[in-house]
Amino acid sequence: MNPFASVHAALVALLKRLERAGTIPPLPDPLPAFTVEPPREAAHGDMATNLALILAKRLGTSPRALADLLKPDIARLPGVADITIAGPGFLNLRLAPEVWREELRAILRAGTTYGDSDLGQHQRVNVEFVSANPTGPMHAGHVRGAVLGDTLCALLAKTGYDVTREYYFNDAGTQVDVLARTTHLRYREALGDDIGPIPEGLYPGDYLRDVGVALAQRDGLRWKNVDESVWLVPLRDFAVAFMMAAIRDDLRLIGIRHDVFTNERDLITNGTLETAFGILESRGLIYTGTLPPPKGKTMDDWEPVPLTLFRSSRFGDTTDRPLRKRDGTWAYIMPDIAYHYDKIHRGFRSMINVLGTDHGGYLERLRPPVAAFSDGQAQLDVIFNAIVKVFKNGEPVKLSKRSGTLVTLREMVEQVGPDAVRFFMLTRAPDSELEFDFAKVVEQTRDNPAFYVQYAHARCCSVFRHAAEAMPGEDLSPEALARHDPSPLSTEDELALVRLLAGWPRAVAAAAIAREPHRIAFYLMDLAARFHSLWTKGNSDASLRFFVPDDLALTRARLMLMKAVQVVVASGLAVMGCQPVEEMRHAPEASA
RNA sequence: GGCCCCGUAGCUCAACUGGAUAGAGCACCGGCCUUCUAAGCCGGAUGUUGCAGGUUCAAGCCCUGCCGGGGUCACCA
Repeated sequence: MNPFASVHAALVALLKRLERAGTIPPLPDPLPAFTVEPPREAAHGDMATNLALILAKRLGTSPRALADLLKPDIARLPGVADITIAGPGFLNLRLAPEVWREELRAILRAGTTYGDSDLGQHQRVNVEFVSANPTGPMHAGHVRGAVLGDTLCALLAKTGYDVTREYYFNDAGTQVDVLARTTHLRYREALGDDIGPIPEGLYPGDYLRDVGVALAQRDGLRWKNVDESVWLVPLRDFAVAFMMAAIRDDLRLIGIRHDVFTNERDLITNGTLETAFGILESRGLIYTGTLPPPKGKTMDDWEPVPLTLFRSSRFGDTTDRPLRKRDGTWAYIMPDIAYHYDKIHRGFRSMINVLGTDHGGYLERLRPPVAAFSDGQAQLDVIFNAIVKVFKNGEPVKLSKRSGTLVTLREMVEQVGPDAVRFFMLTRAPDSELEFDFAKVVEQTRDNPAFYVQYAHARCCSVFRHAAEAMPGEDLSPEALARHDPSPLSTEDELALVRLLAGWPRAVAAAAIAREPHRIAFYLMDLAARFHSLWTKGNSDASLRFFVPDDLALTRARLMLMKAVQVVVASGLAVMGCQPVEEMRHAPEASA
């Protein structure tokens, strides 16, 4: 248990003890959540708790009075070196340096599993992300959601959840028919026909040429001069399979693999859709009725028409929702509803979807059926991510699906590498717009957080390369280092760095609970900054360098710190899906 | 017009889900290599958190109403 968690636990135990002894009135049950966290101001101590502020009113006293009452007992807790009451009733603690130094051993022994927890208690979570339809390659617009979803999964897995990475795609609507028709055109092109410009209503992008070529190679002239009614279905299936394979390949470029792929057509053919509808019907949630026109919006083409409706307003929706169109065929949300029924049926009680902000109404439409299918037991959450604006040479790149111009994931990875792509996608909160500037992402300066963090890791590795040379026979493995004595670490800078490292488990847990993977990136940037600062201090004062030739004990202690930084950075990068680099290479431009 | 998201330093963004004096980077100015990678570091100042109320020990964060920006808006996928 890291110091923050153990102090929290000790405080809870102390409160219970005082309650039993009658020193304080009976505690509320459950105990309200209080924090034990590093204060914003370092001068306030190592950690601060708002315990007294949270509990005072419930115990019929004032925060200051409660703090005064608790202070002597807290001061006697093991490891507590100093305690002060500040502001309205904060309790600021300072721990003995040994407590922090000891945490270095825990880090070295845990390696990149440091920060793991059982927060999730093996609860199964289904995370659906990317879910692009198979009508084109992965492009810049998909990448953010992909990285966000994948990193969230890593975060949840690290905190003890049983995570399923899932991809859902529509392969039954008119979109895939358009795909089939475009494929036929590209197929004829591959066979030598002059197809001219792509007609309106078909997909204009060049990327579908490959599908046509592949089809021509496999089937030759078979579909060339036959009627659409003959080729539509086989070409559709061929194109969907081809595109999905391409999408998987693209995602693999940035290390993403989904555990489960679910598609709309299967849900229809295997009866899931009918089953889901039948359940809603059997619960009296389906009726035929006429909806009022949308509020506030004047629609010229609106006319009252009786439709098959789902009573979603019973579950908090603003209106009931049509599940069939006027011609009796399924409305477009019905497959999505069936899909969520399927997830619940597979046993998931926690589902997270990662979607673009343009899917704003999605959650309100799907929560009602989820509640209906699970009797309110299943939880559906959506993480909305804002758009990515791509810049090349300082100019915004216009992305247009209509004209078929797009920046592909493959192009991004080829130009800047998978790690930089992933890291950059996590440098903003999900609902904040993000600029992806090719020039900036490859820059090797402080300006580039991906570089900056990698550089810190590389510098740690550099120290160990030198240590191996200068200390022949010295065992530099983490296990061996963990057996050394960390007490020579005594400067405030060193201890501050240790405290920051000890905050890693907190950072992981907080990011997982908030479902905000970007916090990991910010933690690493903070850690890197502190590390670089310490490093450079060795420039002006040789006694502060990590490798001190005439002081073996100090060197060993500092190597412990070095290794711990390396481990935590590597651990963070692992969550983000980035490889830690051991040595930095100059960019071609930089050496020119 | 209804619903959702956003509005924080000149710019780009954070702020550990209600905590203390709201923080970083960029840009600007000035310093630091006989040295484990100067690809870096140190110092210098910047705020009515869009506006107005409310809730409480405490509000950038929660509530209400405005202003401004974006998204979305039966039976389309």
